[in-house]
Amino acid sequence: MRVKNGTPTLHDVAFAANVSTATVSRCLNFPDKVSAATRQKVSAAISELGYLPNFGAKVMATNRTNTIGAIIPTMENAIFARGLQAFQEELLLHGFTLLVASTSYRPEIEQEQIRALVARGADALLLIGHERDPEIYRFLENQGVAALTAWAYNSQAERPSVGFDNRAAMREMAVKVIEMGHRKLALISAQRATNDRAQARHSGILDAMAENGLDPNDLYLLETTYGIEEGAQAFKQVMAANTGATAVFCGNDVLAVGALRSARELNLNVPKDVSIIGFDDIELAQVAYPALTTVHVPHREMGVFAAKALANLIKEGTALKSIPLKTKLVFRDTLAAVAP
Amino acid sequence: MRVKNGTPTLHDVAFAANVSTATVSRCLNFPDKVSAATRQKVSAAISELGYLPNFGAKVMATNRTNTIGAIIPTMENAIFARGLQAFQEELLLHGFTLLVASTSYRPEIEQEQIRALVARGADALLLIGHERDPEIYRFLENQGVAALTAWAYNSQAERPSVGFDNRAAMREMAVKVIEMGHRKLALISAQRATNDRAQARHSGILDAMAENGLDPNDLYLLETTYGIEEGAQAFKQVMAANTGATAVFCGNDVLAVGALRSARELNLNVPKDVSIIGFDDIELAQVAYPALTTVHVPHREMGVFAAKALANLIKEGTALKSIPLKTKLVFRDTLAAVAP
DNA sequence: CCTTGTAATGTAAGCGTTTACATTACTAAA
DNA sequence: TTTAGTAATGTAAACGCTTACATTACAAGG
Repeated sequence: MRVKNGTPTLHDVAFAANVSTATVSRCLNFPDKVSAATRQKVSAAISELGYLPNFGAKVMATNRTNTIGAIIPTMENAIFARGLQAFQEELLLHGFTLLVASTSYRPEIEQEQIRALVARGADALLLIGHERDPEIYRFLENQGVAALTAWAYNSQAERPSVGFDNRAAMREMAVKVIEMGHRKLALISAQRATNDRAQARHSGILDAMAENGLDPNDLYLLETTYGIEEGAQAFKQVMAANTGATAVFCGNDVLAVGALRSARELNLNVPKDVSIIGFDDIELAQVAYPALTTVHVPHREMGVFAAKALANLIKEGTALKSIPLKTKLVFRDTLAAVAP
Repeated sequence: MRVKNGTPTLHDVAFAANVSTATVSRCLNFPDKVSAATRQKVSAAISELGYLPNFGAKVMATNRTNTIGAIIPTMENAIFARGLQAFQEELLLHGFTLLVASTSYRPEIEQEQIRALVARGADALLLIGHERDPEIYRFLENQGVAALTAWAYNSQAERPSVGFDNRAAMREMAVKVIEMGHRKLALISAQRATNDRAQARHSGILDAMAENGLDPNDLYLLETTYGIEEGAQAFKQVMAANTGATAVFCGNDVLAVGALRSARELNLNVPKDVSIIGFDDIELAQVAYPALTTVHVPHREMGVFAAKALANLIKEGTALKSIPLKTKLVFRDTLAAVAP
């Protein structure tokens, strides 16, 4: 049996203020549609009773939760954490609350989470990367839930996104590296099959190599999962493979920091013996020793822009449009010209 | 005017399956209260129509959102990010979704956020640290929303918490440091006024000093806000103060890493010239150079235990109870005995 | 004084579930 | 065959808000 607890309702407030429920509702939602005198009475009644609007009823009546969902691979990766933090802060400014789910980089889980957040009444969704089952996009469309992609920007992509061009950024870095005389390269990459950012970064290196007449076979490629330890392992494998690589790219800073550790363990001098290059420019990068050369990506901007775009979409109906953001090469101490 | 969009409702499903709405509802919520045959029919109708239960209506009818709110200082601090990630994962296992808000370590904002999440229908709340305005606890009580405190455990505290004893942990570390011959100490602390963890860690050092007959004045105390840069600045001030401190405690690893950087800039050898001690044992600690001696705290456990406790409370009504977790000293390369 | 227009307020119909209670169908014991 | 008991299903009220539409109050123009 549903128990009638003492929580005051709109009715109670209306009764106490001696007005109708409609007036109380208007006081709350459109204060200037109500005379100052009644507004006064109603406010008094509200604080008197300690009234708080019932969430479910409001949602039911308006068909809005004022809640936006974000589905990211993991919060443990500083790059998402920071972006998410910015996203949440900006959302708050617009009166929205953030619903969070994570996928551990697993596409099946992402699907579930998308459905779960939609079922939880998310008004819109923030997703990472473009690549996913078209069926899920159809689902979102049917449910009338907008989705914005972040952490990736691709002029070809048909869906709106806020992010940067992973491919171009990595290409730019690779061009520099090749200019410094490196001819044999290696890449410790995240899983490309399920991660379009990893894919794009790989392509970027290939682009730079092609431009400079290098054989794609001169890039030794190794895939691994996310983690310092994983990066450390991978680096050892790269060295063991004896490909003569003088520069090791890493798909992200976390892997790079692991590589750095392995280099130390193998008594390799970075950057004299090998150069190591990261991607993301998270805090780790400047703290690592030697400080990591990497690609800076605008974590917070992405979050802020994404929040703004989604808030405007929901409140004003402004259509989402893609926003390309800039990356920047950050040269610190792990990249050097190859010895002549 | 409310527009009737084509979204199918329970009624539509009921009609299609030729049963009553009650039966459909039961199919969804108590499948074994329904015969296999009708369950079959109903499932067919559901997938046929692409029916998805309406969130608001469900909330209104059950007075449950299956949503739990977490209010943390920031997601940019790895220690919260990691714990939050674990919290979310565990919540998912119990069928709950995570609502996130952050406070930037500001108590006024925390109050707002607590109210906001309650207004958003959070079934329960996860909070960081014990210290807050009693009025807000009264508010939570009135609203019937349970709150669990994490990242702090205090046997004296009247409210349930999942965490560790900051004071005892820091005391244990300080005892070791003093045993190694350090007599003049310094502490770069977070703001104690608004942060009971910082307070406790400070007290822990004082405890150890008292036990060993040191004068509390031999601890040079400096407060600062969160950040690598802030830690770096603070360390310079500590050194400039010329107190003869041979060991510098830091309220957390992020500050410690900043201190480490400053030490390098000042051409001080760590740990020969000064020892530096962190707290938290986030990734940064092992990556820093020299690797940081610090106090390991069970980030993920806290998240998991907290989620379990809250889920059981909501689903079974199991009362919250405090769970003390263990910390561990991690000796790496930034602490050494004082030169004789 | 009547008309018309506008601002403020009120009335009541939804919104789509869940669930207490009523009803029906069926089984097994008498 | 009747009856009692149980399992399956149906009926309809309730949840607490928003909002279209109706009504009232009042001011200004004719």
